[in-house]
Amino acid sequence: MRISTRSRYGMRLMLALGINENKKPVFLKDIAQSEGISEKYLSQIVIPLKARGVISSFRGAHGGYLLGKPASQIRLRDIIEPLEGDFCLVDCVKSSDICDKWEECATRDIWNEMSSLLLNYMDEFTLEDLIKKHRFKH
Amino acid sequence: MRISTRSRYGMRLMLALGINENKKPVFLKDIAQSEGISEKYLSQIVIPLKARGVISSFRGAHGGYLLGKPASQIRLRDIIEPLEGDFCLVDCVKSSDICDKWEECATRDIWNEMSSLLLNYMDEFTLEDLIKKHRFKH
DNA sequence: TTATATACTACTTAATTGATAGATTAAATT
DNA sequence: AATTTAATCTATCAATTAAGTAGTATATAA
Repeated sequence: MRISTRSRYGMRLMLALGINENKKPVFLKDIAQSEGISEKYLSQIVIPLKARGVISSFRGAHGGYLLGKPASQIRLRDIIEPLEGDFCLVDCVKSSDICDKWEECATRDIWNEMSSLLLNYMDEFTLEDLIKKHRFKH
Repeated sequence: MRISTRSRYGMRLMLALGINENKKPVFLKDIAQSEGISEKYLSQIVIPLKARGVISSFRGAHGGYLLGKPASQIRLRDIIEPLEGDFCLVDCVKSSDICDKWEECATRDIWNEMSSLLLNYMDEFTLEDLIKKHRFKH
């Protein structure tokens, strides 16, 4: 069970935008190059993040990307969820129509609790925390 | 990011073996039928669980399967890990040769911590706990 | 109006998932 | 000893998903 590269690249992208001291928008080309990621692939990843509001963009010459809101208001969940699709370990956590043993199933509780562990973490941890972690390492 | 059906089926299989009051081995056929899972598919899932020691088997007529050890000594990790492969959200959590920014990468810490949350849960929670949960519901 | 960079759409390739099918082996029963 | 039973082994397959490419359209600054 692995996180998709979309989420991993997306996280690195958001960190790159977050540590951008400049108020000038950053070119995707530059992030792609410095992170060693395909620019075309990154340009697809950006879309759902923009839809979620954590990224804002500017088209045309001198365009680029900025954080859509302060890093302290961006939860990891806001980054991972749009890229990973709705985040739960099994489908029956979300809807009960899939399985006729939904009510009585003890194993569902397990997957449910494990999903919650991750969701809680992603809700509490913000991009600002990630940036601090990064600065501490550098 | 979903748990594979292998793990889900494996968990239900282990619970079925766990609530088997009889000391007689259980036929895979019967579990497959009552759980609505392909017997052939289940027979593949059983192999890595047996290798891990959480299942013991008996061939031939009146054969079948039993728990390999007391349910209290079977951690969820012993069920999920053999079926899911080594359990971590990104490869760079395990080995550092994949990425040349291993040391300095702050995002890796995120995936690392999320992986640990799940592993800790799976280490603490046992099949016995799952069985209790099941009995409570029935 | 030209250069630049984002936005959109379609396609491709490889890997993984979730099975199915059939032959083989071991043990108990007849 | 022959037969039945059920686990074990090996191979294959179809569908889906993941990961990435390619090309066009659009908006904006100079």
